[in-house]
Amino acid sequence: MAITIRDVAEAAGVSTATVSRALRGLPNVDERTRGRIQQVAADLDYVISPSASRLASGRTGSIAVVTPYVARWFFSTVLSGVEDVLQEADMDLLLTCIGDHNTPSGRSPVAPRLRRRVDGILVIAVPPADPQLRELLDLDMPTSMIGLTVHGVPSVTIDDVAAARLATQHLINLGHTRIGIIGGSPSEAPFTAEFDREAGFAKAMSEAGLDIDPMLESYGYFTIEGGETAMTALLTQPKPPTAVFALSDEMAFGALRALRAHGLKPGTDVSVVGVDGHDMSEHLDLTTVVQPVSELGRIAADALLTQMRGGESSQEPIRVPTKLVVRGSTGPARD
Amino acid sequence: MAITIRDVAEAAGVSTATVSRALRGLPNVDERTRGRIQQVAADLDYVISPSASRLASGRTGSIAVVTPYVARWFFSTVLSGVEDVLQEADMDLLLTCIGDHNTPSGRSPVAPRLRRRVDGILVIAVPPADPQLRELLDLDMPTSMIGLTVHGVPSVTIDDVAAARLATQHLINLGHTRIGIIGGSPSEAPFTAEFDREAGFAKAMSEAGLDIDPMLESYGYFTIEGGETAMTALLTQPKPPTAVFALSDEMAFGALRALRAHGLKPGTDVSVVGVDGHDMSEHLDLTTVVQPVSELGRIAADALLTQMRGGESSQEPIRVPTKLVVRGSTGPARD
DNA sequence: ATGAAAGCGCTAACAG
DNA sequence: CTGTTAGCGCTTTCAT
Repeated sequence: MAITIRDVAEAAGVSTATVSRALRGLPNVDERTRGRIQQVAADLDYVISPSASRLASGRTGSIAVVTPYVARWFFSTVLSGVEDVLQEADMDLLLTCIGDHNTPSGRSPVAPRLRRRVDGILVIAVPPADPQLRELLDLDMPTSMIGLTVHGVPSVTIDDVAAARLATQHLINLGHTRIGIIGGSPSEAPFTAEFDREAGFAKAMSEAGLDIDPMLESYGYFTIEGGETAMTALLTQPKPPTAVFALSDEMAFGALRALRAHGLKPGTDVSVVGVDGHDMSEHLDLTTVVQPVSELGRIAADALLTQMRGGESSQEPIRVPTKLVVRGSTGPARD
Repeated sequence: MAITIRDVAEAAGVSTATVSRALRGLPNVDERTRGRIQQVAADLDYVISPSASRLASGRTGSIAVVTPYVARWFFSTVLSGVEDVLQEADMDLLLTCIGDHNTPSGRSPVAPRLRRRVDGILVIAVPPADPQLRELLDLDMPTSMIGLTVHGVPSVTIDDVAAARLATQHLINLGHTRIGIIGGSPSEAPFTAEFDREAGFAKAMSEAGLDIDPMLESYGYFTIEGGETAMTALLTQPKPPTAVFALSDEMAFGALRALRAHGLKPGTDVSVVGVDGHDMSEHLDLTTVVQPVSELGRIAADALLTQMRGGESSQEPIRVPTKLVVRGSTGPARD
């Protein structure tokens, strides 16, 4: 069997209670005793049993990350920021993917799987209307969210409305008036980013006194393929747009490709702007509104840890600034 | 306090042992008794305490995924396959990023963090020479690896030598003779893919009786930027290559961009081929050798579970087939 | 500053 | 088929 706390206690000539205190860095332990215990523990190659510790203390030392996708750029990038912080804090990171609510996966609900298993939950961009979200919140444990705000729950996001407005205004400033939009999906349960970015688009348009032509709205489902299909649909309109706002960079990538397939030059024939600051955007010369994605994860993880330590969690959503980066995919309207 | 197994036992009028058996689906429980217990447990909203169960049983029900990166395409895609299988098997997935051995991160070593904490380990593409790998193997627990083979440890990969050969031969078949390569890094501890793909390249070249010009070897560090820099270096040679084999799609993307920046047309002026089958490769019209990445994760996870259940684990690395997909980035050599 | 002792909630023989 | 009984290895009062 493995070395237990008793082995250490005996070898050090103290009680298990003292070993426990010493090794956890609690006060009220003579520093010489502590030193000796640490030495003995190291010599014996002692490793604490997490299960025992958890059972006795009631804390799991684990945090669940709940996300709709793990392989998509935004999500994996957020995740890397989260992982960074949690590993630093010596917390176990339990990864749980709940899939897309709009495309049911037959997976069992997450919430029950998390009960008694983690001390806190980090939710990445789950659609606010996803029933799973309610269940998670009903677990009533420390929670922090990214790319999603729920009243009373700590969260960190960009201001999606503002970001979309920024992108749209950029097109307007370039003189475009027939501006199309590539949305997420005509879903009942949109992502927050989806909902807000559409709102920002609408806002910018109306502020500029421009009409939104319903014929110039299409859906790209946040994928490259989807963006391509959507742009193609837009281009085959009787009166195609001269500029398009894509709700995400990935959809914008698809849009760029559709343009090329039609022999059109991005930024010259049709302007395209996205949101995200995807790694590839620079390389595809895409104008976009950049958000600090892994930073989002880091901040949310920090907030969660603070909350778990009993610190005051800011009830107001933390808003992280974005920045418009202009590249070749957008240019002045011709005529 | 939360409901415990005793509450259920009392409410059902049986012993805790029976509840335990009934709820875990063990045999030797009257089906009527089991039904009653399940009913009571459900009514009471009973959730087992993992810590207690783990402590008593000695099993953690968790598997660690160890990876150098979480945000990079290959790794997050593998991870999604893994997650899929583990969640299905009702195993907790502990995500641990160990960073790149070549760019030390000051993180504490992983292996100690995993002891007594998981029942098995899944390693994604850690360089074979990374000292952390040894420590993980020394943990001596069920392990399965992806994109990496160690003698005696179950693993799943593509045949990287063959994949690289396939890519290179494609260029050779197109009549190219001055063929450059964009490698990973001049590291002491290359990734398996790195080492093997370089070998496959060399093999194809020598089989065709072609020389490898040392001036046409550059390094892209598996990033887009790196690939761009590397290709730029290649293009500014006195005698630039007419075709380039990039060890990964991401580096190939960078290479394509470098070409455009130099006013060169991929597939016409210079051919570029990659390996991976990255989501974006189709959209960038990149010829590449496709590997089923998330499938790699799925297979490895399955193998690990089998191994943990005492099943015979194939000691031979599982080789997953690849396929050359020809697109516009490669074309015939112009004399 | 340290020790004794009582659990934490469950599983796993062993009986019956 | 079901119950009894020991623990699993640690934390945490409560004493001293």
